[in-house]
Amino acid sequence: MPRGVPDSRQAILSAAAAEFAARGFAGAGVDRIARHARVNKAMIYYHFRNKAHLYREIVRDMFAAIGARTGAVASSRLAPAGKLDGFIEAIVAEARVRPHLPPLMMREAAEGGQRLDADILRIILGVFANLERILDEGARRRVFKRVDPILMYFTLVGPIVMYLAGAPVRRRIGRLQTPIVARTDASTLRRHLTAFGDVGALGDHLKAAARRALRPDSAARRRARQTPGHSPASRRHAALRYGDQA
Amino acid sequence: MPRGVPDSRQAILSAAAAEFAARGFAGAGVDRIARHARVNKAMIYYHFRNKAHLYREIVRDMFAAIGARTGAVASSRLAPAGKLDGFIEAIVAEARVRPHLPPLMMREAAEGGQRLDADILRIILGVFANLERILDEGARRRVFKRVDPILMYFTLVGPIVMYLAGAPVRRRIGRLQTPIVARTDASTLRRHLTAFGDVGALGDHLKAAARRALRPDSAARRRARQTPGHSPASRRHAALRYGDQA
DNA sequence: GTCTATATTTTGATAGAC
DNA sequence: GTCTATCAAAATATAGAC
Repeated sequence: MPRGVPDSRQAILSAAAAEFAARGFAGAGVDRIARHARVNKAMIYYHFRNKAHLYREIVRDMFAAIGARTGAVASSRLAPAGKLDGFIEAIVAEARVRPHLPPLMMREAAEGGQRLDADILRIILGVFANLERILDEGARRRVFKRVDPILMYFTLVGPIVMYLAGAPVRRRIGRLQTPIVARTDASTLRRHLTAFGDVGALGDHLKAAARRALRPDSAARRRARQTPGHSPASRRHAALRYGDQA
Repeated sequence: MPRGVPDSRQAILSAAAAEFAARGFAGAGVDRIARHARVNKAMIYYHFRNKAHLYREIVRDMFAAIGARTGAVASSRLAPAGKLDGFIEAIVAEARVRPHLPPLMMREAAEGGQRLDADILRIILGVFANLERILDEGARRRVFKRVDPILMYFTLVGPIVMYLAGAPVRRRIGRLQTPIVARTDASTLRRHLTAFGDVGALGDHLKAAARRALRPDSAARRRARQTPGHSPASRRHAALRYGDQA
């Protein structure tokens, strides 16, 4: 197939991602997907067994891309703090490249993973594991506090996807003809309400928050200075210690 | 109508909330709602004009409840840090009382607010404003750093709803028959993966993270000690200052 | 690989009796 | 307020020609 000219299969995938993101699995129409992809409806059933298979392929691609990016970060040679920034950037970057990622991800979470197969679940597990590697390395080196990696995952990813997916709602609210609630600085709220999907500010905000959340408490920092745990050789000593939270 | 025996209208609302949360607006079936509410389908059209009106009523109730709780916190006499904790507790508590809140909220955000009327949008705006009041008071008293209130809203609410709504997916992943990715402490990840919806830990984690995120930088703290801004009388002096971030 | 035509089911909604 | 019966539209999926 010629370069640059997307084949029908790819066209279907793009159109379907938009449709699933906008209307959810049940709400998505195969007819509409075909129309937007400028492809005959029968082609969808030719390339994919049915609507559920098409959906799975899209969700798999999405998480595979996130897994690849975050995996590269986790395996990089950056310091833990840099890897953490990288993890956040990976999610943000992926959401920029695929505008349908945030709504799709939220919808899929709400769906409870009903339509995901073991393959996709393993890919998602890999994303968790990538963050866990980063957090664990930081904790072993005593530069991060120990935290629940799953909780941390949602603390990072939740704001990103909700903030980006929520842009249309915020836009509607910003257009409201309402004297904003008294007592509050109306212009301030309105200003932030209309800063739609400023991914840069979002990323910076989250990176700063994550660094602070993971900073060891002063007592632990003192301990770390006494027992030098920064050298790779001594890492395994700390590997089994867990539950050091404030 | 007799106490304790829910009338048909309430039964419909309950069943519909579950149905919309589980399948989304398009996926929800009026027939299924009627069946689960043990009510004749025609009753739905008697009490509510149509599916969209029923949906709106549910979403309105949900945000109204959040608005009421967070409003009470914002108007309380707690110190800013206590109000911030209270805001987080309000969202968590509301999600506990209404198990369908997290998926419903995520689905609605993904929907882009298409089906919301000005009334509901104003209610949501009120929730934003409640947080803004708390943050602004803290900033005026120099106990909080200035941050974008909308960004902060999603930083708090995003993790809560995504973590809670994501419980079923995590459960599926936890049941996977897979030698978890090598190099990682498998048992650690699995343990956290199977701690489903531990709202207590979630709340504590977020409260700690929020406090750290909002802690003024040391330079600002020094300034605050020099110019006593804690007394109510001097609050208005700081009211207009904005943009004090690190 | 692409298209037309069509089978089959499901679904939102209403009319009208009680 | 409650229920039965039913309509009309939409949606998934397939058969089969080219």
